[in-house]
Amino acid sequence: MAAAPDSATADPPVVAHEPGVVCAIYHQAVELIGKRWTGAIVSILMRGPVRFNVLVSAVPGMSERLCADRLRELETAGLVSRRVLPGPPVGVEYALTEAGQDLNEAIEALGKWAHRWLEPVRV
Amino acid sequence: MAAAPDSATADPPVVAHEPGVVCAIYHQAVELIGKRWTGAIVSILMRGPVRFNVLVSAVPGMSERLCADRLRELETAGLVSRRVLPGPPVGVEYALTEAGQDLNEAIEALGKWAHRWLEPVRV
DNA sequence: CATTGTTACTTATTATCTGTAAGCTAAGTA
DNA sequence: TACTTAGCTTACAGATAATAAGTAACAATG
Repeated sequence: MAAAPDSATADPPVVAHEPGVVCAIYHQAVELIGKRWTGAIVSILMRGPVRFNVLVSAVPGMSERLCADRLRELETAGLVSRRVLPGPPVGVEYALTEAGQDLNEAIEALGKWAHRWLEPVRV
Repeated sequence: MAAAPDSATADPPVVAHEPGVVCAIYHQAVELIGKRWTGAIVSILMRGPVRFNVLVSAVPGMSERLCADRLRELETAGLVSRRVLPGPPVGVEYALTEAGQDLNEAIEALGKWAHRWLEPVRV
């Protein structure tokens, strides 16, 4: 009674390939998306392109510096694209690439889990 | 054209409740699971209960100290249970609670994403 | 022309967290 | 008593994050 969880889906598990160690590719993903603030940034961008300051104020505790750092990391990883806006007060708009948008399923799954188990939020 | 992604699933998005800020409960979850090593630990426990040292060696870069720290955090959060084994060389076995096992869907979704987009792993 | 305001960052400093290695405890064995 | 195994715990250097201030480009204001 150790191995297979009785999920109704027919898909085989993808994070349990190697016997004794954590799946390397999954681990890579969790270290990228799981890095502080990154999950929040991606979930905000999932609604559509936004500008830097909007992003900063959308994630309460996050500083401008860390937001800039994480956006650059996400850009390097190919999840986020950056576009300079021509308007008078200049501006930079960030958006998810195809790879970034494809994270939606994972984010929604985590969101649903959170609503199931973390509802009594105490902060 | 900013709001709704054209997903075929009938479920409404759960991480886009409030208009200008990140969903608080989702954020709580991503800060918990996303904390360094936590995602890896949970994915290993998803296969079944394991003992401390097995867990440590299943996640290559993780030290005993951080493993103990994360396990205690996960226990406090109600995702992991701890059981002392009676055997001759003593031992402690960690297992996922119901809440922890329910993370399977989210972990699998992230794993699938990783396999789609991160395949050319270079570390 | 100088002042102020906006947007998007940088830089500097301080606090917190992580990595590495060693030590400690408890149970069992010789 | 000494030694072994398993599971932590402590100590300290180095990496990462938090906080606050500063910079550059432009516009509108006085």
